[in-house]
Amino acid sequence: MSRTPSHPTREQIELPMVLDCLSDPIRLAIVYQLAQQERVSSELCCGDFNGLSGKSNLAYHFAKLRECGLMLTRVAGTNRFMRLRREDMDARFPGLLDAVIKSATRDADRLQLLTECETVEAS
Amino acid sequence: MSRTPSHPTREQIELPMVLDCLSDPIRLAIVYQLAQQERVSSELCCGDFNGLSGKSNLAYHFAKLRECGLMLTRVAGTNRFMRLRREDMDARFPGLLDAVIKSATRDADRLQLLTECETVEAS
DNA sequence: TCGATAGTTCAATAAACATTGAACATAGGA
DNA sequence: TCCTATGTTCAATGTTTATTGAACTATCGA
Repeated sequence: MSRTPSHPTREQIELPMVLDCLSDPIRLAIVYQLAQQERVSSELCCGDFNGLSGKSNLAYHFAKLRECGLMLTRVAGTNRFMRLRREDMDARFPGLLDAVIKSATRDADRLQLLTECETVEAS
Repeated sequence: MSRTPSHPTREQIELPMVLDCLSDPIRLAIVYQLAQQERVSSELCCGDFNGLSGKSNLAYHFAKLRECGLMLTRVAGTNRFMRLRREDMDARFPGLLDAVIKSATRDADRLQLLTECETVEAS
């Protein structure tokens, strides 16, 4: 548990893996919340997502998001801070992340995504 | 095998199902080829994809693409003609299909997608 | 040093998925 | 009518996936 986990390089990021990652409701909700934080240029840590599932299940999904190149994990003390790899995504797949997040926002109700306010309340 | 299969209405189309459909290499290749045909406003039938996999496996993937709302099947004689549900996709998820297809085009080599010429040759 | 907190890893389970071949259905042409 | 071409459906297979709880590791603060 010691050190910052490995991430793929930009060129190693594969479209099918990214789409598969985004197709899971829990991972989509994670990405959605990370995208909200992006706008205030701050990060979230694992605990901020406790509302979505249990700790070990979240760790599983975080690993998938890391491995496919969608997000980056930075270790600080006992916390792991996470953010989207926005620049890499936009470079590899221009417009994709924006389209997904915009679509998710429009469908927030049926996807049961937490709004920004609810996220803040939960934390 | 009698009649044209059922498709979801525009409003029934769900983002996670669409992303999951697009995350499979074979289905992505199918969507990619359908997008090429779109430009010359024509359709493709099942046999045009025989290079991708066996018949029964393709039928399985076609069904998934239909059920998630990505494409439409029209029965004509012993053939099934297929096309993307472009307007429905653009209405529900603006920019998403374009971003995916553009990204797939850029990665055509590593995704082993057939080019337009190769598609024509194969048929 | 002790305890609490934050998060990961592992093993087990059930469900979903992709792939195959065989059997089937339908339509069109000889 | 029979044969062929086109595609679907079904059952069987092995693989991957998501989820759970328990055990573990590491860090921080008292």
